[in-house]
Amino acid sequence: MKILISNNSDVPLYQQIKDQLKDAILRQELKQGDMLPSIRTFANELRVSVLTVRRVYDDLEQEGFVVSQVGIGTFVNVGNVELLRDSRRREVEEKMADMIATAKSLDISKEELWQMLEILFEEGASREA
Amino acid sequence: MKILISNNSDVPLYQQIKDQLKDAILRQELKQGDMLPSIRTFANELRVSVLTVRRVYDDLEQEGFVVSQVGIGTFVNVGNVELLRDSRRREVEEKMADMIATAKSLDISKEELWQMLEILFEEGASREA
Amino acid sequence: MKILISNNSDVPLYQQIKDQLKDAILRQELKQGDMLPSIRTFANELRVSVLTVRRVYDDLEQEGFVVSQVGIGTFVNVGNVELLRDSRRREVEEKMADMIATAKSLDISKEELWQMLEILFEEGASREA
Amino acid sequence: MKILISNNSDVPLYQQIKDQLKDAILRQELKQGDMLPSIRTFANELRVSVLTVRRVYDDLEQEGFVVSQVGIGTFVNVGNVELLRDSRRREVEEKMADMIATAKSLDISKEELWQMLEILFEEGASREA
DNA sequence: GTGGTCTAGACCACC
DNA sequence: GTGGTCTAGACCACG
Repeated sequence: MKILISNNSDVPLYQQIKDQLKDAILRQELKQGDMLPSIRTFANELRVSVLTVRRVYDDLEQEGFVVSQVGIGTFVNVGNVELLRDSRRREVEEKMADMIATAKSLDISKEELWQMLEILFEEGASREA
Repeated sequence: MKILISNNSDVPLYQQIKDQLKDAILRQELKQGDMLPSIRTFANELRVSVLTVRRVYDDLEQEGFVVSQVGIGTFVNVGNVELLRDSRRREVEEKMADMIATAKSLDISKEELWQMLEILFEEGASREA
Repeated sequence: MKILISNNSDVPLYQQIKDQLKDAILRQELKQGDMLPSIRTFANELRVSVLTVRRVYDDLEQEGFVVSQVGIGTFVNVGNVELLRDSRRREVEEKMADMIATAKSLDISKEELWQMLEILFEEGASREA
Repeated sequence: MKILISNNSDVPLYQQIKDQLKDAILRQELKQGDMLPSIRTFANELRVSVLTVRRVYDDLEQEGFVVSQVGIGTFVNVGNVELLRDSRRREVEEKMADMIATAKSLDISKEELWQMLEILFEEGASREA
């Protein structure tokens, strides 16, 4: 489980961590019952305040992806992973719509967007490979 | 020149105004030498603090899209409109890449994205019509 | 008598005009008793508001370089031209001191300044020639 | 880090502060990664509005000499210190040229300027000592 | 009338 | 604690 965070990003630290943990659950990299690192351990690894990690765990618990047991640890709970999948899909649609709006204000045609999509999709694939 | 702003948005007021003014310049709705409303007038129209409008004008001047002259007014300067166009194009590419990254983590195929692009592009078109 | 003004300068219009008139008096281009253009004529020539020219004439009269006679015109009065010469000399000294302060914060040596002075002095000479 | 400001100067407070911070960076008095005082602390020290300090930090960030991180602080970033050095050198040249222009209109000779330079340079030195 | 600077408060999200 | 945004006033120099 690798988490990459950036202090220079405009997205909050806790948000970056949350997103990557959710992704890991979606990708089945974290499975039902897996134990997450302790707050202090995780904070040390990520070079981040314990308050930040606590907030991540609290949020994830409140959203139902994790269960904390005092004195024992924090465990993955894939209960409503389908809800997550849906919400992430809506997220993609929103980003697409936002991008299209910006593109239209520049008179970029649908065809140009197709090309761009083609190129960037393959690029990402090779970069990940 | 219509500016629409929302107090409930998470994007700052001054940012909303700035973006719409830049768009207007890009769309040639505002042309070289056009005078913008005075700070006070604009603040009144938008129901916003003068300081917020001032910040918009300061930023735009700093970015070179506007020239302010004390005692006279603030005027459009289309000097580096090409730079703006380029930066906005890069913005579209970034949004596209970001969306693709999210899509991939959900195993959404390129074909699905094509469909989504098709639908959302036309939807936006009819909404604007 | 040529007056050159720039709207983009950060020095006020009325100041630019005043300075150039004072220079003309110092250089004897304007002599005792010479009549200045009427406010309206001058404002037209310079493409400037009559208020701006009025302010220039008022200031110059208050400083004693000019005498206005209602209904007749405004006339040069070289009375205290020596005072002017002194004040301008002090101005040179202030500019020199200011420049030296900036230079020192950059560790520019006296020798470098000598060279710079040499070059810029001759440059200006040839440009004027 | 001592900052001296004057309310009676015709140069804006925020400009005075900005200039002195830039100088401190140039002189290596402020080094890469150093944390600047928090906005509120600094405003208190200087007996100035928080908005004035904020403007200073905003400008410096925009010019690349500083990086602000919400919830953490504002840090020195010596990235383009060379650009700064160059721009300051050009500033010296401009001041020198401006001074020479004024001097010439008074028929002050190059030799006189040499003398003046000599005197004022040493004067400043002893004043600083 | 215009823009430029400044003050003294406030609320928010983040760490 | 930090910086980011915003308000509702004010005074000034310039045209």
